[in-house]
Amino acid sequence: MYSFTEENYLKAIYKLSENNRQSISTNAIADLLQTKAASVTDMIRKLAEKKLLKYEKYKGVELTEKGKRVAVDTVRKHRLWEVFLCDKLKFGWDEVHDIAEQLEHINSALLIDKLDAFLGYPSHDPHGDPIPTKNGDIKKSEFVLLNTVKALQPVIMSGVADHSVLFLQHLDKIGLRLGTSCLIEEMNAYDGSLKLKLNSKQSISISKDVAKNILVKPV
Amino acid sequence: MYSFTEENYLKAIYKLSENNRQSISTNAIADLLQTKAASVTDMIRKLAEKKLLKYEKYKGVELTEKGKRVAVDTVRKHRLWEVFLCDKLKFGWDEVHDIAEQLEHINSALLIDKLDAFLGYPSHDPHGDPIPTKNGDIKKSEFVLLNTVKALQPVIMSGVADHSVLFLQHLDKIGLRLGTSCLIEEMNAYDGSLKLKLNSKQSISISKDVAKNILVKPV
DNA sequence: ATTAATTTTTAGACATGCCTAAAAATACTA
DNA sequence: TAGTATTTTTAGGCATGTCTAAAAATTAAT
Ligand SMILES: [Mn+2]
Ligand SMILES: [Mn+2]
Ligand SMILES: [Mn+2]
Ligand SMILES: [Mn+2]
Repeated sequence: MYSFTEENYLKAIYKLSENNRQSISTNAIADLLQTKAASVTDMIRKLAEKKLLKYEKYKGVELTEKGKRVAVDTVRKHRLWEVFLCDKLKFGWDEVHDIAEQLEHINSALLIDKLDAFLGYPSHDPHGDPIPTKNGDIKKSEFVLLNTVKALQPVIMSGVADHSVLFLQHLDKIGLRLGTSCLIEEMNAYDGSLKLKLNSKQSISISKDVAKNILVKPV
Repeated sequence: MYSFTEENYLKAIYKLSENNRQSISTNAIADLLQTKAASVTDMIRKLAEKKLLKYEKYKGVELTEKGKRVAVDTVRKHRLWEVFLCDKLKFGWDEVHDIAEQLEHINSALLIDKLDAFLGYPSHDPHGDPIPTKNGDIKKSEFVLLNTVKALQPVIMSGVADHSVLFLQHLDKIGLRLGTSCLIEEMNAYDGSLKLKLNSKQSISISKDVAKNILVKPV
């Protein structure tokens, strides 16, 4: 139906729209897709012609409902495949993104339905990101950043804000994973580092840079 | 590494080489890939440049070891994905080929290793075709066509020579599937149709056209 | 309000992969 | 063996998606 390239552009614009609620600039898209502004302008015009986004010269773009649906469907496929790779094939959460970038473009609605069922209709991917439903509904994350939580408030680690391989491997190293229960014992006023008490009674110290990229759910 | 198109050409040439042991003609490739001879000539020259096949003008092509390896790896991926779709996602054997045509181009050696392990290192795909090993070894089918088997010789249905959706659905309809034990009770000398006695004691009649597309293993 | 800096678009080109039509080579046939 | 039919290659072109360099529009700064 749509080419890999078209899906990737729509997904990128969707991702950028989640933060900025204004229209998205050519350069922002070029940055995210690691391509040139001229290429983005070319593609934008094609997508506008197909009514996948609204485009006014020099004014940036905005997805139409149609374009948003294609983007959300692609996100759904990406995240379901990530669950498959982690849960079934035993990949680490730091290894799955690049493979899912390929798998998300496989075109078969029936395949995704059956994969969804096989995985037990998961609500979140291995990084804690919500999986859109078959109908294209996606609830926005109900999680909060660990560095904004009050001391002694018990929380469950539920997602990450930084999806980089380095960050995920760092969390593996210090023993933090989704589902870990913990609370902040102490916050260092000088550098913002936190002393975390894990469910296992063990305490660890994490830097502010780590804390502000961890999403938790208060319990 | 190699484009979808390149992999598809190499796979097609490999498939044609299995029957004809001579070099493969431009037209044969065009027929199989549903494209034009001129397009085949174009692609052939590129593949020859990359040392994936040996090409002499007007003399047809032959895969090099390198090209054969790419083809066999693609076949391996295709068949493993077909096993996944049937065994895990509960697709019918008539539904999996087109999806596997897409999945076979996903590029990750680790993914295929892990998929292979997840599936229990299957030796054959849902149509009875052998799955090449990680090293690129593939044993040629040890099965024989049902219409060449002597009467009363017990056999197990083990593969199909016709992979079309229509044929596979016909087998579903008459209750024949891989693993079915049977023997030929009677062969009709006039039209070559067979009376098959199934393990369930039930007897069915199948036409010669069906019989000559069923692969069996004598027991 | 001009000028300067930045962003965005256009112009022109290139790579991949496909096509049709025509030319060249090979294979078949009388 | 000449002549015809078939196969294969070449020539030229088109669509997609990319790029660099230059022009145009917008934004920021004096
Ligand atoms: Mn991802
Ligand atoms: Mn993810
Ligand atoms: Mn197949
Ligand atoms: Mn098969």
